[in-house]
Amino acid sequence: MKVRGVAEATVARLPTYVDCLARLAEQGVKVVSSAALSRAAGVGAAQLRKDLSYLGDFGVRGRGYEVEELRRQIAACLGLHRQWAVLIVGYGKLGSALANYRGFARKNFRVVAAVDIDLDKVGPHAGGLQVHAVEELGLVVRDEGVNMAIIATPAPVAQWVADRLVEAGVRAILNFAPVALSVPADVSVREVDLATEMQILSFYETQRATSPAQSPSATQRGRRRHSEEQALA
Amino acid sequence: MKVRGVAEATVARLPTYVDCLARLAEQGVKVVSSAALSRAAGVGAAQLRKDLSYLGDFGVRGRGYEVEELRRQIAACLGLHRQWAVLIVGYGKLGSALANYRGFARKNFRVVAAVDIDLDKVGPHAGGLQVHAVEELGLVVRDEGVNMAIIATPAPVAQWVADRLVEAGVRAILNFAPVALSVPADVSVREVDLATEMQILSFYETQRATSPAQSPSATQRGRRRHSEEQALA
DNA sequence: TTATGTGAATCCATTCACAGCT
DNA sequence: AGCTGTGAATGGATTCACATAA
Repeated sequence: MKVRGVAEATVARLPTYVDCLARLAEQGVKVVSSAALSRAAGVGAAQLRKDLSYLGDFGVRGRGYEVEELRRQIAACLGLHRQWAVLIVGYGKLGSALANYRGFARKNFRVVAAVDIDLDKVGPHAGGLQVHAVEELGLVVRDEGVNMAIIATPAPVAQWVADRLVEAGVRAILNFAPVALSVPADVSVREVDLATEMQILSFYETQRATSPAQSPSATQRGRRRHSEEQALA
Repeated sequence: MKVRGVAEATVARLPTYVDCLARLAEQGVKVVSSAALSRAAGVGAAQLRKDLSYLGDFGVRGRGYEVEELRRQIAACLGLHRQWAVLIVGYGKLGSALANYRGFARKNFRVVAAVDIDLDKVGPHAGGLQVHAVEELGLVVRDEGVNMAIIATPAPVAQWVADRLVEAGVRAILNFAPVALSVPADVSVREVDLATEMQILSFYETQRATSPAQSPSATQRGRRRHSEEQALA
């Protein structure tokens, strides 16, 4: 499934659609309208239709979308058909928690190894995960066919780690260290900064306290909340 | 620091500015221009100036911004002067990792307690953190003065937890469970969905593989990457 | 001269509203 | 009759470019 010019905001919603469709399929629903699906996903119906229109013409007018078919199509766009081999860099509190996170496995993301600078952590760990010395990063990437990495190191070494990953050929990085990584244009990075999220919450809560007017309040990672969203299977 | 009509996208950048300013202050820099600061923060100079203009007039024309003064001002807007008492709901792998995350403490976010449904986990834990039974959620919120919560439970119970938190008076929630929570309009929620982030990466990597054209690629939580961003202290 | 603050222009995203297909 | 797919309209956010102030 190759597509062109899909809006960034659209891409960010596709995983939600896949989830909703999977849930519907489990419930035995065969066909769904944009109205119903959009309600489950918490977006507007027009938005859903426009999002899907970027990927192709999947619906049948007057009827709706084939649930299982649509799910497969979007999943294919997202590359969920293939297996992803994930390397965790930094096996501290956060790194080890992520290594064992059930949510990944359910989605064809397999954590195949971890690396850490601390030699005490090197060796086999609970869940059968092998932790390697950071020097072996390149080897591990090659041997395990790693094509995605999670950086869970302290901030000061994150850029160095990113450079090693890029050298080793990894082109998709999820970064938990609180620094903006700089990487070549053909590498994708997503930053997840927990302290930043807290500060955003703190901002709105502070503003609310100061001026009791109705603030934007519904702060859903940038998109505003819809009233229809109340309904959810 | 009360302000009106600050764009959501602007708010999301303020924490980065504070960080950069703190780093500059440590290096003994007294005054900084929008050009230099924006480079460190990885945004355009005009964007930085416009962002700051929503909060007030902090700069001096022909000169720049007073580093420490500006940091204090933005921090005040974000509500970082006061202490935040954070409750962690769900003391599993992720919850316990977050409880001990150093990045929070550095920013006036203090994890004061956790709750879990599993009675085996109830009691004092490493780092002096008390884990309570989930039934005591309301009491803990009151006794500890909790004003922010992190949901790190499985998806099916997240909405139930959110309802309890709202009942108890918590109006700022960071949600790691992969479901869109629905809450009253005066409560702020930020969703952090790890599997979604991975799927977004997977999308761009898949598209790149399929069509070797130059894709959007630089996928920094929605904002596109700037070439000037290469520089970073 | 230097660098801010900001209207105007541009770009991206969402919503509306309806033509077109089943 | 019903619901998709999509141009057109609206709304937000970013970038430009310059008047303004030190």
